[in-house]
Amino acid sequence: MTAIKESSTIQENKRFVFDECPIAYAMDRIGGYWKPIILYHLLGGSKRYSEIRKCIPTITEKMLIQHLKQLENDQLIIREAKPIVPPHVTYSLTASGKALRPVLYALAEWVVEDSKITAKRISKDLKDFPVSV
Amino acid sequence: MTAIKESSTIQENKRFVFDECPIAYAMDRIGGYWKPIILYHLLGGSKRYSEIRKCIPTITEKMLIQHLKQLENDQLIIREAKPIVPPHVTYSLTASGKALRPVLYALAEWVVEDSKITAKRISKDLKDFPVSV
DNA sequence: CACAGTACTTACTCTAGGGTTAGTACAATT
DNA sequence: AATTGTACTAACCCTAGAGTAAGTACTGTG
Repeated sequence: MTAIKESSTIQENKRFVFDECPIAYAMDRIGGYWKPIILYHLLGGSKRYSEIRKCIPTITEKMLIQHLKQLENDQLIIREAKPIVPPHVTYSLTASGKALRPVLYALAEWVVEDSKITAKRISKDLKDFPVSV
Repeated sequence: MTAIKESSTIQENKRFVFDECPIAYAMDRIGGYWKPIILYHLLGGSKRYSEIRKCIPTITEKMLIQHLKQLENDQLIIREAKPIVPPHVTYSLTASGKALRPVLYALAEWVVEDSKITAKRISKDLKDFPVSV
């Protein structure tokens, strides 16, 4: 944990923005690149640490554990460790975390729909300015 | 624009992850703190630069213009400038941008619902471990 | 006995995102 | 003649987030 700049506008944001713009509040809790990805993979049910890692092969262990800790602190996931060796740790969503399902599904659907729009735009562009092959 | 590290895992992500995890693709396009906030404020219709600034008082001009540029490049918003002085520039959503409405609304709703859950949890905690006032 | 597997931790570096301050062209208003 | 407003741009610096690499404790398996 590093010191946070007092004058940061993002910090100021947190104070007054809650009723002004709910999106800003959301960004404080689930913003960043990896958090929504991790949460998405936990929608299917609780997973072991190593399972999550396999689901997101490009994340480094440092990033994964860092964000799991932050999500736990933020009451979005629950960590359960069996006191055995080798360790057996599972992560699952809290009520807040589960409530994100419609958001993440809407986002996933947007990607599918949007890739169609993009494909259409590209083929239209090609039509307007044909390129020889 | 700065050079992008070739070995970056986020960069690698972009290549293979599209069909594996739609959320990762979404993060590439609308990830970051400010982008969803800007898009949210444009859902109500096109806005002038200065209007957006008033809607998000805590963003700096540099960040605002930077993200507007990126969103324009990413085909999420359209910039229209009238060739007059003083300048008159409006920003509006493209089809892709408009398609984000359900996502952003779901997110806003999550915030409202989640603040209820959080409030309930806090009052329960207070009940379980009463604090003298 | 060496090695794999579990779930991390530590120490280091680097860079992209963010913050601050100042400046631009031009017209209308005061 | 000075100020205001518009929509930016440019120059800096600083830091949180991301990447790399190595190490830990312990056990079960070959």
